[in-house]
Amino acid sequence: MKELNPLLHSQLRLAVMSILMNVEEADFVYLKEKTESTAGNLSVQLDKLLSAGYISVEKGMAGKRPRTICSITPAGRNAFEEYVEALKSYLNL
Amino acid sequence: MKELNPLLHSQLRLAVMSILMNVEEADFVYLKEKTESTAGNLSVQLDKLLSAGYISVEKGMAGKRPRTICSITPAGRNAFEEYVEALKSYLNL
DNA sequence: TAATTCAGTTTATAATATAAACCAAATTTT
DNA sequence: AAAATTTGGTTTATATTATAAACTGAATTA
Repeated sequence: MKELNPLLHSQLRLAVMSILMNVEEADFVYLKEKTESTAGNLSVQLDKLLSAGYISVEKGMAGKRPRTICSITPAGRNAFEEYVEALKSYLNL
Repeated sequence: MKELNPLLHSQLRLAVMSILMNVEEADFVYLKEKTESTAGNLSVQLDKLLSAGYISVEKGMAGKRPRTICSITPAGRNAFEEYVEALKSYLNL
């Protein structure tokens, strides 16, 4: 049986990647709302995806407030697609 | 976003359930080989699936050696199918 | 100016997965 | 016929992971 990339096999990280697969970019607040996660958890998981090179993170300012914008990288896209293929073999799809 | 049943969202438990979805029954040794897991890990995860009521486990003898036979329960089948539906919403399938 | 909110990060804790160590019975080796 | 090895597991300890709680610094409101 194929291995399931443990970095992607996590509900929150998978949710983030799933969102980022479908949009150009998404900011911290949006991801937090969509995934219904706490800020702390999201922050940690984004760091892991960043360290893996699966997403890129731009920390800037929107007016006077901080704004963190995330987007998926080609490596992330690739990993996600491989993960989906591997999962299919478990799900009978 | 839908919740992913944490009992099924684990590589080894999912692998076991995936196998049991497709066969009448499977014994410990077979599951261990197919999933390439250690006996200890498999034993622990089978216990969890048993406690959840997702599988049934019959401990008997095959000739002179112990033999543990597992099969999926209706509740397990149900949970697996719901898990697959939930996952689909993450994977764009 | 003191309390509140916003957008996060850091750190501590709880939960989980995994392997190492163990056990009893059967089998093989010397 | 002991002694060592294998088989089919279980129990327990450890490493990893996920999660929330506590914190920070700047902006906003009361």
